[in-house]
Amino acid sequence: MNKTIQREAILSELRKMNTHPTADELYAVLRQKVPQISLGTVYRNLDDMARRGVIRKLELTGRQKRFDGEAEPHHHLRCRECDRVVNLRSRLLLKLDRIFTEILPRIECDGLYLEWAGQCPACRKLHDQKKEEEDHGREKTDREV
Amino acid sequence: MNKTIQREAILSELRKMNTHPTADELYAVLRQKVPQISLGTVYRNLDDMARRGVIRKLELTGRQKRFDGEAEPHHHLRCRECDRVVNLRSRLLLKLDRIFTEILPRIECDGLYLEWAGQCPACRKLHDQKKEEEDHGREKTDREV
DNA sequence: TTTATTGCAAACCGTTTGCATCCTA
DNA sequence: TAGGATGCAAACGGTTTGCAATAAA
Repeated sequence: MNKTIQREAILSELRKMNTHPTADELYAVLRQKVPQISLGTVYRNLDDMARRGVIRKLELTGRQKRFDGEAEPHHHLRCRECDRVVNLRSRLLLKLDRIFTEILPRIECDGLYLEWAGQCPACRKLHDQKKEEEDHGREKTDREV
Repeated sequence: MNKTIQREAILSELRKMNTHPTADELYAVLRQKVPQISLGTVYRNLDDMARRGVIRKLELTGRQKRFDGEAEPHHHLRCRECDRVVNLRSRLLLKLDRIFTEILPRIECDGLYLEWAGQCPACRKLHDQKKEEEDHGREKTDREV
């Protein structure tokens, strides 16, 4: 595994993004830094790095695979509206992970793939705004978050 | 949604199978009963029925989608060796489902996709046999399950 | 007779691959 | 200078779609 400009750019750009990009989204960004890079190279390197555990390939719901520069396991939410994937962090989920660790051997499994479903913060905000506009007749109220 | 021979055959054949077939696996079986059926029809109907909640589309790991005649949620194990998907039932998993129900609203999610990973019973058996053959020099022992 | 559904084949789209060229060690 | 990595373009495989023909209500 030689050191190449392409390989380094792929990893560093992916690490800068927190959007869990698809291969072609990452490719679009990369072309601005390494114009001659090809999509094949992006795919080859992403696969390699995922196999080595340097990055993570998210292959759950949806037609396109998504890639995550953060290799340590953590939870993801897929937005039902815009299909974006965002990270989820919560004490509840840490607790859940402990339960998984306990259950896995007892049901003779060695791993699991899990994806949460719902609304991402951006879509939630949009939705809330829209609702507020619809309520324009009534008096405006502050909203708790 | 008219009643057609194709639609009925698709549902009834899927319900007979416990293998969570891919569209083309189901298509192969269907052609023996309804020779003129086309793959497009199979896809269209599977999608329809999944959207109506009559069956379930499993869209997690793996390139091909798999379909499940049983619509009620239950747990699946994907075999790391043969890629088969088998059902998992266990009191532990019922307990886990209760935890999910409790957690979901608290992390503002409305659903989840979960797939367990491991070895299916068939591959495990094969593996055990192979191991036993390798141990042919030693005395044979009964094995607990 | 109107509308839904089918079969067929082509299109689609994300991903993989073969190969000649180029680069890195 | 040998082996690995790249760019390009074609192939691949699963799925979707347009359309004319057919079947159901």
